[in-house]
Amino acid sequence: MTQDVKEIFGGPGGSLAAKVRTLAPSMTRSMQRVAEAVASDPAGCAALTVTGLAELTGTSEATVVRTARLLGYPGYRDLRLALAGLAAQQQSGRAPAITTDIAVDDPIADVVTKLAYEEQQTLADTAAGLDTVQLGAAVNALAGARRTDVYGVGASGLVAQDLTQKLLRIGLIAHAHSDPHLAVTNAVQLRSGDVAIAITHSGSTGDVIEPLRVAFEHGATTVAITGRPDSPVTQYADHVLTTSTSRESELRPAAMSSRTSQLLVVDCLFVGVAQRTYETAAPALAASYEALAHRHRTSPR
Amino acid sequence: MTQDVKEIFGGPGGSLAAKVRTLAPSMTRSMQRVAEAVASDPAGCAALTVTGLAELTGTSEATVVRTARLLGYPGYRDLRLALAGLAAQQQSGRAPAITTDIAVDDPIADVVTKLAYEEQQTLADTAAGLDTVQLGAAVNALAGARRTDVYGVGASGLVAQDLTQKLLRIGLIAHAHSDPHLAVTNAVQLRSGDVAIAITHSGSTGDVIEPLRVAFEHGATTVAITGRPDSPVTQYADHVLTTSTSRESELRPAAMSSRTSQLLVVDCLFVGVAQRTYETAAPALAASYEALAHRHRTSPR
DNA sequence: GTCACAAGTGAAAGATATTTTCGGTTCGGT
DNA sequence: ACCGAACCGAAAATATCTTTCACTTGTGAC
Repeated sequence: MTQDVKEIFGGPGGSLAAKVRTLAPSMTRSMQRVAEAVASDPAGCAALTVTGLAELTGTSEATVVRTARLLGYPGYRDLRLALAGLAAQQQSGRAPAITTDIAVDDPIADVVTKLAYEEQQTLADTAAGLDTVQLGAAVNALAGARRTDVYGVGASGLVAQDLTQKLLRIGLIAHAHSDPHLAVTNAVQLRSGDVAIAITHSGSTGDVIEPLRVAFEHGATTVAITGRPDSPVTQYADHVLTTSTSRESELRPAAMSSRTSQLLVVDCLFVGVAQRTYETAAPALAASYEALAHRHRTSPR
Repeated sequence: MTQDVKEIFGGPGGSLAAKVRTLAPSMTRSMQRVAEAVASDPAGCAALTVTGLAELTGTSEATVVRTARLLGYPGYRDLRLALAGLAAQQQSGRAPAITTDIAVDDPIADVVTKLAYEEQQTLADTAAGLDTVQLGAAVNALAGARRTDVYGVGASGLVAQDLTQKLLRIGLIAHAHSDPHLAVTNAVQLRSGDVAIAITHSGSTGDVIEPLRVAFEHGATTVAITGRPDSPVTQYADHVLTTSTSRESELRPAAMSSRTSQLLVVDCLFVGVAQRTYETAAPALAASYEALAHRHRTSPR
């Protein structure tokens, strides 16, 4: 049957070319041709059947099989498998090393790779820089809040809405405000035991700072999610959650990475709160899922 | 005959596990068993024949072949070769994966780590599974569109808004609709040269499918961003962009990773369009940045 | 509930690929 | 030139993969 996998991949002599050179002298002419084809283009040969390789090298199937045997495999099938592995290794050997910014003339495939890479980087940075003590405090405040107001405008406004949607799903009372006037109007209603959260990358967006200040002065617990821990918004924040500020390029505005970062923080808040209020959160989540089921057409499978 | 090697190794879809996760929902039970065996132990499966794998998974040869086809290979033989390659790659460099789900009693620091890791995973999967041809086509349509409508409800609605905001920033005309009635009303206005984009993870959200259908029938170029490439929404989509479907746990609803995935796709669309319309996009971006400057308070002291 | 129909599944037939067999060919030595 | 042994490839034999088809299971309609 088939040789043990360990033998094929783990073996000591990773280099097939070396084996070919060692054994070449003891090979017949036809076999050498096959061996050389295999050594010079593993990937290409891996795509061929015995017959194909035999034709390519101008030999016969039998010779191909004999060569495979000589190289230490039970048959051509296994040699082919090993070849596929070798080809893959060679492929992956070329380190990706994505350093360059996205350029105007980058092909679309590169854009995808680079964007994904940069967002991954942003996530790692954010996770590394997040103060878990502050996060824990914010979670506690949220879990016990009578109501929660979230402020954010522009791109941060969407993050505010995302947080709100999530909190609503686990049975908490939350509102997102992107209208600064309404936000202030509502902030006046807040008092001790309530929570206000401001989301702003720059930390100096007046429209968001103002309602947070009002909430702060009315005794609410205030949280700031910002990329600038030294910015004005932190003056009125009991807890500051720092998002990462990654370099931006012309084609990749800061808003993109700040959003990724903010969303991770928001997700952490959500999961933290869900943990603390598990008794009510779990059934609430299940219920909201159920409620949405009938909005979906039945799918083909 | 045998699939081109380039396809197997070099192709865009590097990660098999990602493909399995993306396609798992559209698989039948038996096929899922096969897919999982393959994803969890590529090396082991590479050593098995169709019959062997069928026995291992308690299914039949036919099912194994069907699964291989679904994963994008012409047959089992080619899947097996790819598997061998994958196994070899794993042999060489392996990163320690964080496997456990988030538990109710996880400390907050673990939550941060795990969430960041899972979102990174989601990004990698999405990038690996994105069809750059479809993406390029969608970008071209957007870049030349008279106007663009984007449909999304719930969590996807926020993504729709995000895309809209971005497109507006580079001078395109775009609208996001979360109200299904208004969406349909507006879709009627679309015609050839316009673009309609539907964002839905399940691909079966009627409120989003309906406006896309109308847009489609009125001759607009339609794009679907969905996690289910076989879902109803794709019927009316000229271009389908697939987001990744990662496993979800009780504390981490699917909405979380689908949002991450959708946002990456949206970012790719945006950057792609910005590239194509660079002449107008660059100054527009700069202008919108300028316009916002005065909304920011000067930093303290 | 139960009926009809579609989707899913595996046993087995059919098609391909691999391995083995075996007879012809080449080549060095005499 | 002749002999023998190693070499080689065509074709048979076997193993593996793919397709077909009938049976089962699940699902929606009535």
